[in-house]
Amino acid sequence: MQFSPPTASGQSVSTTRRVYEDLRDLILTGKMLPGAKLKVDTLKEMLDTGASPIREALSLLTSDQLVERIDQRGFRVAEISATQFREILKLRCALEDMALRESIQNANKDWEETLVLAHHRMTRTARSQVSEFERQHKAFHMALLSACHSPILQKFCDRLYDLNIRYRHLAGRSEAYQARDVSKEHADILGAAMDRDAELASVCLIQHYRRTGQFLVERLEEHQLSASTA
Amino acid sequence: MQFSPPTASGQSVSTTRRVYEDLRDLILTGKMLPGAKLKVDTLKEMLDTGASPIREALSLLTSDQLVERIDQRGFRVAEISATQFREILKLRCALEDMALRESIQNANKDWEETLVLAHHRMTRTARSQVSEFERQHKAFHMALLSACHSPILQKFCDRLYDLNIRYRHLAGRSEAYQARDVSKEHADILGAAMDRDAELASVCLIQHYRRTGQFLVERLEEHQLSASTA
DNA sequence: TTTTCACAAAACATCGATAAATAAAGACTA
DNA sequence: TAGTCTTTATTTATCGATGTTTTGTGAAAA
Repeated sequence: MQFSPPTASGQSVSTTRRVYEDLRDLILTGKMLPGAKLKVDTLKEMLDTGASPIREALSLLTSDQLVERIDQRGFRVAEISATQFREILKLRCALEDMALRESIQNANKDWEETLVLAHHRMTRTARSQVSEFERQHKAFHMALLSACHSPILQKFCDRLYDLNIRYRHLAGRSEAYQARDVSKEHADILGAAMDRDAELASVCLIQHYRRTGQFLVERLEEHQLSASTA
Repeated sequence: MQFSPPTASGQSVSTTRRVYEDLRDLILTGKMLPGAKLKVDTLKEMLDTGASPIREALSLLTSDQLVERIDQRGFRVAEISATQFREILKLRCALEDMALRESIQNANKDWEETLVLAHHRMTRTARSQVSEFERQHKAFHMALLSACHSPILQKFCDRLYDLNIRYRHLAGRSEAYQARDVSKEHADILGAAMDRDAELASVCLIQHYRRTGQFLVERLEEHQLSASTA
């Protein structure tokens, strides 16, 4: 396997960072199932590196709630549950609502431009280019919150976004999801934000999340997605 | 220096955990100043261990926002600012309000008992026993939120609590702080929570935080507390 | 057949050493 | 004297190896 090519900027990145990003990607996209054992030796081989960067990366992922560590018993991919998914959804609605309103309150030209650009890039990326689209999608959602002047809150939202996307990947693509006019939902959020209509923007955003959440809860409750039960 | 004696339960804890806790304590109590360089070699000697546990612990602290890491340039104690303090205060009020209301909504006998016990222990610990009192104080505040059925939210509150306590330590003990009847404030919060009066409990709690915050902002704005400027 | 124990294999946590990178010190030039 | 280049010294990041703990396996006893 070959991961993370050297960054375009040419700067050599630390192995730890590379490993962290690769592992996070594997977990978020569901390539590593919940509950799966993360053996240091296996990962060493897979990512072609020593034990130290692996363990450091796993420690970071632990704080992201993507990996669970049990003293003297190693690391495993964090478990999932319908209960946790509902918790994430609820928190996302509460925190992003807060951040979005503040963002709109502090709105300025720079923010508008960043936002329009992020939206444009997302719409220009084909849905078939899954990982690239996901990147742009996240960038758009984070751009919405970027003017809220609260780095910690943004960080919390970023975390929750990642936790959520993991569930989305694990649940698999649903036809119902495709049927929805997600593009219009995004456009509506953008429109409301540009109009500085905090109320409307918040409603649109939360609707957007709730709709997606709807399907996922249903799918999660029927399927049992875990490496420990497999 | 001697830290973290073997736990009472006799179980040997991993070095990483011990180091993590010791370092966190040093940072939270202000014994390590913001901006201070965290050299692995120095810490190795100080904590009497190898590089791996140190680096893993520092990685964990990075995710807690207590340590900053710069690729290829090591770790340093996270900087502080009056701006960040205000952000923390604001977030704490918002998130704990949310958690407390949910906690009260789910209130049951178990929770009541935990809460009364935590409060009792806190009042029975002399203010002179600083570190023990701090432990009980945190336990009481976390107990208030413990019935909210949202582990992630609780974790966020826990983080913010720690970030906040760091500012409290760095600002030093203020006479004005002592003058306030903090015990009464705690008792009021407890009372309202026991009465299942979410509205009142929330008001009391937020008042409690805002009052403490008031002094700290003032002190922070006059003093410049950082190792990099010293 | 099930349980318990002892042993073997695997995996974890940690150490000591080394290569790569950064920062500091000194020498040279303008 | 200030600025830049080169050399030296720290410091970081990473590897490979080792002692310990946990887990898995199979034989003996119930």
